[in-house]
Amino acid sequence: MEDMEALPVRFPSRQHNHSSCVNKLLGDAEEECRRQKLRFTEHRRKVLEIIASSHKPLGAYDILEQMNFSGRRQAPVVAYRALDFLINLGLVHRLNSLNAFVACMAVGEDHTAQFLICRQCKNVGELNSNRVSERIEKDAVEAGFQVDQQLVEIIGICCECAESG
Amino acid sequence: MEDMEALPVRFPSRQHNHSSCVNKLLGDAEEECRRQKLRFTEHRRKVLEIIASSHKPLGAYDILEQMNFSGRRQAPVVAYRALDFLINLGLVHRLNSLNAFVACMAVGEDHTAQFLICRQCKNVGELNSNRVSERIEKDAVEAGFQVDQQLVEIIGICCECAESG
DNA sequence: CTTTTAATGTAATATCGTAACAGTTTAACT
DNA sequence: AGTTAAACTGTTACGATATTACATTAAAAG
Repeated sequence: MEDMEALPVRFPSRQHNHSSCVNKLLGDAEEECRRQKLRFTEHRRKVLEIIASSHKPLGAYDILEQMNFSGRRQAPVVAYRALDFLINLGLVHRLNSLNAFVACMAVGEDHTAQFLICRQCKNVGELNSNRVSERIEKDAVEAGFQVDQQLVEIIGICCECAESG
Repeated sequence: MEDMEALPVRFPSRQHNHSSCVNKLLGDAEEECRRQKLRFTEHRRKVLEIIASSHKPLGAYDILEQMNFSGRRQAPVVAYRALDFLINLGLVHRLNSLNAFVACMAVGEDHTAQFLICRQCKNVGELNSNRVSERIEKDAVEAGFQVDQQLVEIIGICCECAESG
């Protein structure tokens, strides 16, 4: 018998309101840092804000370009350090097939995400299918492998692009 | 009801014979090129041989280093061109999380592979689970996404490493 | 208020990958 | 065979991505 519960999928719709989700994410980040007694510094806040403001994946150097507060160009390592921090906190995901980064769309939900990468509009959705992650876990274990981390990136065409020809 | 057929998994065992699988792969490559009327040139043969001789993933520049037949150092593009060719033919896979390349262990079997990457011994196995790929396909479609390509990389500990502590 | 831990600034460099274009080889077709 | 078109190679240069190392400063813990 098939599991029929709705699949949690987050794909940014065209008319969706960025600023509210940016604020939500910044709030979540602050709260999470307070809880874990971690420091949510200016760099970290800024990087998260930049990433969250784009639903398209951003490269580290794209992010860097947007970090010129004081007109000063930051060194790459500044972006990478903030990214590492945010990734460890689960606020940002890295897309290995693109060498790029996206904000998490399901903060605090304890998920193993699968990413839906539209090769036309370049938007990235987050599929949060426990059926997929459990299937992978089971089959890997059956093959004698102990799983620490799953990277699943699905490349194709999102439904909005499919509709608009 | 669960599908109970054996999972096709290929993980290089410690006492396994490299040279035979290298030869097998080179033979498969030749045959496939003949069939598709493609040219199996020296570079391509050499790159495939280098990759197949290692069950650990190799970076493009590692491969390049081993291509100094004539003492001459080749330009990076030489390796990348051969790699592109071999990947398109399905003889080599790219591991996005490592920026590295491995030989395919299931040539001609028309598979969507999932990779099992041992973070201790660095060996890479190829899990060929249709259950996984079908689960991904179904859930993506259910989420309104049309799948072209799946990238699944599973990071953890292989059974030989788990046994030896 | 001092110790020690975490974060930053800065420079340099490592690693990975591609563009562009001229020259050569191979295959295909008279 | 000779001609043409397509594929492959050689070479240079460069672009893109990511890390190391180390001195300095700021924050938290005692």
